[in-house]
Amino acid sequence: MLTIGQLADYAGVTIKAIRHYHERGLLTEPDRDSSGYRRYTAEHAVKLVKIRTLAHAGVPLARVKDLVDADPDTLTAAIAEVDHNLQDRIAQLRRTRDQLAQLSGGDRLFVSPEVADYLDDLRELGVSERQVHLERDGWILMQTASPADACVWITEKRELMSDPEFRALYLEHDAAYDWSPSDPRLPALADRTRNWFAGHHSPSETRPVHNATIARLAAQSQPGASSPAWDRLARLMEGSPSPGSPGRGHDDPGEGRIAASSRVRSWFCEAGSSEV
Amino acid sequence: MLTIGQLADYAGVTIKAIRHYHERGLLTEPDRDSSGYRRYTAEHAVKLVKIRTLAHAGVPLARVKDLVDADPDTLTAAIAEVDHNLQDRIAQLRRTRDQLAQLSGGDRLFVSPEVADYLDDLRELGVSERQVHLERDGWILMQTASPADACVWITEKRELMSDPEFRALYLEHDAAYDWSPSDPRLPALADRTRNWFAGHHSPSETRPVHNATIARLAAQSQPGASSPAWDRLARLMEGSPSPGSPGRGHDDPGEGRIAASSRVRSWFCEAGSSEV
DNA sequence: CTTGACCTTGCCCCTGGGTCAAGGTTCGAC
DNA sequence: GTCGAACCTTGACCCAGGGGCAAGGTCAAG
Repeated sequence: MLTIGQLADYAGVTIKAIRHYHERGLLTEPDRDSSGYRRYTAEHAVKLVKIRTLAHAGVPLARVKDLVDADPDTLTAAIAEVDHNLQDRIAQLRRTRDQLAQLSGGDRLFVSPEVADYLDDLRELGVSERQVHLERDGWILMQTASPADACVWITEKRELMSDPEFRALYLEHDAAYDWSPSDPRLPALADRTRNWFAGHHSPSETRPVHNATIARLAAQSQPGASSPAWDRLARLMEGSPSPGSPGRGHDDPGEGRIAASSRVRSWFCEAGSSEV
Repeated sequence: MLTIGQLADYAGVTIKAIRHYHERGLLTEPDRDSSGYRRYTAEHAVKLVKIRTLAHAGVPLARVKDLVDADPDTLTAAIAEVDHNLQDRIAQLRRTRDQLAQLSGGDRLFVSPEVADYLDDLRELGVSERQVHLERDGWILMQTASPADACVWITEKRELMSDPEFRALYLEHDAAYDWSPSDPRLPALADRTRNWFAGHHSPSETRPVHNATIARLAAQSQPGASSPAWDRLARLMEGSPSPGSPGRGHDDPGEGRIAASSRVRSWFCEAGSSEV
């Protein structure tokens, strides 16, 4: 006859766990000896090992209680199911391991693969870390708020980036962040930007629903995501166009200048807009 | 700006988990909007994914709290360690899977491999399931109470079982369980058994400490592990030897007949003794 | 006879959330 | 303009134990 400590060592569980199983009715309380100690038999040991094995496999104790007394067929079926769960959990842990490895690496854990590739392209292009960070955060917000729209939009933006002219404009906007607000290059940049946008309709702009999404997302600003030079740039683009590049007929009357500037800005910096 | 539900979906955690992280101080509480709803930024999303990855890897939240703000070197070192733990847990789960598979099978989960082999040998020999079960339970008790002694003893018993004469005696004892107590074969069996034991000293019997262990283990009886025929057999072996095989000089004066019978019985059925 | 290891019961707190309850908010549809 | 669904809020209890403490009884060996 075994004491509780011997039984616990045999089954590889703690004394506390055994008493817990008694309370739950999983393991019948054995007879006590003259001093009140529990005295266990081999039957208890066998049952406890079964309980331990199922409990270790993650089966809730309430279910273990039913299973240890169940007929062999029920048990076999249950074991098959539990084994499946176990396999799933192993696969899950492996996935967690992979994610863990990426944790100290790049941004792939936070954005979709497409966006991650795009961010890598930006870095390769020589875009500043600050700007890449701003883009990343913008895409996180977009993906979170509307994954479907974000998916469409990242495709468009990557196509846009294949245009050398747009790339140059993007890089200059990036550089302009640190310029003085009175820098003489700002009006010229604003002009060139407006001209470029005047000549390029993005596919998504033809869909009102998309514009609505953009407008809502543009409102999801982060504080501190701008600079004096960028603010000046925004004001310049809201103002009248330069004499050398007159307004084009395509201007939608329903689209105000502020919205246009916001939209432009969103092309360069996803979450950089501070308007509404 | 994200609501708690959007953030939860993005990170693949529950709303409850996020609030839990707030309570623990892992994730700073964001500002509330006019209605008291929490409104999250991309910074929160990034941090939450980090927290989720570590928490999923089994890192205690108290430690996660330190890690998410730690410097890259500390983080890298910690990740390596966590990854090790993860591998261990995967190995552990695999072991649990193996054990689960054996749960509906044989006895290998409850006794050492040597004993399991021995039990298989018994079955192959044609020993009854009842007897095998009795043996199994006896070995469980022995292994639990004194693994070292059980290891020595199982070796001896397997050697004993290689003797054809002993095997025959063992099988007849097994069969005798169901005999009538007045069966005429019983006295003859008792005689042959006594004669066999008189001619065979087992190595362990020369060691007093071992005898003490055996005596203590023999006391660990299970109720109902006997039968009228076996009880008669025990009495017969306690009585005077048959005329044809007189007592031998080896009889230890300090060892009474009852103890001798108990010892004999223990050779045939580990936990079958009901004395002491 | 003492000492240390082991046993008894009962209690409360910790983890990492899940679940339920009871109520306030927002948003789209009619 | 109002309705319902879906969302948010806090609070409290549950699971499957682990850990610790109290306050004491028991056992075996020196």
